[in-house]
Amino acid sequence: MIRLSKLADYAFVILTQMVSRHDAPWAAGELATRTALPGPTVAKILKMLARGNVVVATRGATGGYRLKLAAEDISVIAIVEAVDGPVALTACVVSDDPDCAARNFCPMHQGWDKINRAMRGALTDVTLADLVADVAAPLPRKAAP
Amino acid sequence: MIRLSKLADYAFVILTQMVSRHDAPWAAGELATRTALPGPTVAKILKMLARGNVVVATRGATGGYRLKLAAEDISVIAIVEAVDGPVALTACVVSDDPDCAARNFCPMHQGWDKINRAMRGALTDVTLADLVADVAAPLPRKAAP
DNA sequence: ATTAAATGGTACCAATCCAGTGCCGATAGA
DNA sequence: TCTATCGGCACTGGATTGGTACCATTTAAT
Repeated sequence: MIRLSKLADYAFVILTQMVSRHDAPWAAGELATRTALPGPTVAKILKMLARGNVVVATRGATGGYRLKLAAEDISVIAIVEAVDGPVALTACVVSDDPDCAARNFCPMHQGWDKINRAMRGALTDVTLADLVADVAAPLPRKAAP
Repeated sequence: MIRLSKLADYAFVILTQMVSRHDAPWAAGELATRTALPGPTVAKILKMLARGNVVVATRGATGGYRLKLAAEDISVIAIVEAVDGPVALTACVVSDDPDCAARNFCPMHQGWDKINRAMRGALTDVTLADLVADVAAPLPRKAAP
């Protein structure tokens, strides 16, 4: 299974919570309580999201974190890249890794580029708002029990 | 970085080698020598590919592995799924995981489904032949030094 | 000015996951 | 019958990552 890291998973839980209030910043501890996630871990993720320009931080007392943009303007790829780093299925495509030339059969870049582009495109098209909307509206998967 | 496992990476190296001969099966040891990969690891990967119906095995002396289909009929997703399991960015989308219902904010399936579909589509569109072609033709990335 | 509450950064520990190996049984040709 | 090959486990070592702790910095309130 190709999956997101746990931290990225948590990031979506945290951000989904943050969407529910805009007027005041969220303290890390507050979000930890609301999401039932470990406090230090939440703090760590928020730091990553701040570095990735997904949220903005206000320091000092009464400070905290706020979404930098509206939920519909935050793409999933921005979130994933902030936490997990560049999105690509192969390492050598990202930058001009000098090691790459040494690896056997590595010049398969073209095909992988196509794959990576499609993947990035998919992550770019979906926004945080899309995910939150699904949470708000109960799923039509099955009739409610 | 979201990346393929090493084993999946190796699988492409091995399969690329296999494309170069069709008349006789490849013994696992032979492929290990040609690819300069550890023998037992190559054997392990070939077993996975056989279980995933990417290659067919012939047992007994003079046996070995053959591609099940022509290179242009083997999609990248078949290879990746044989080695790494189902392709999806989130665990709970794959099957009806009972744990899923318990996780906070998990019902974000719809948005993730869109992402997962796009990802699977990209992997389905590219074939082993596409990757091999890139190996055969030198890259036009830079003028040869 | 001082204190309290919050983020920023770094370093460190622990646990999980995965690559890699080895073994034994099954199969098929010589 | 013997040998070479695949099939399926189970086991181990190491790398990655999740999680924690600590201290510096910033800012509002007292």
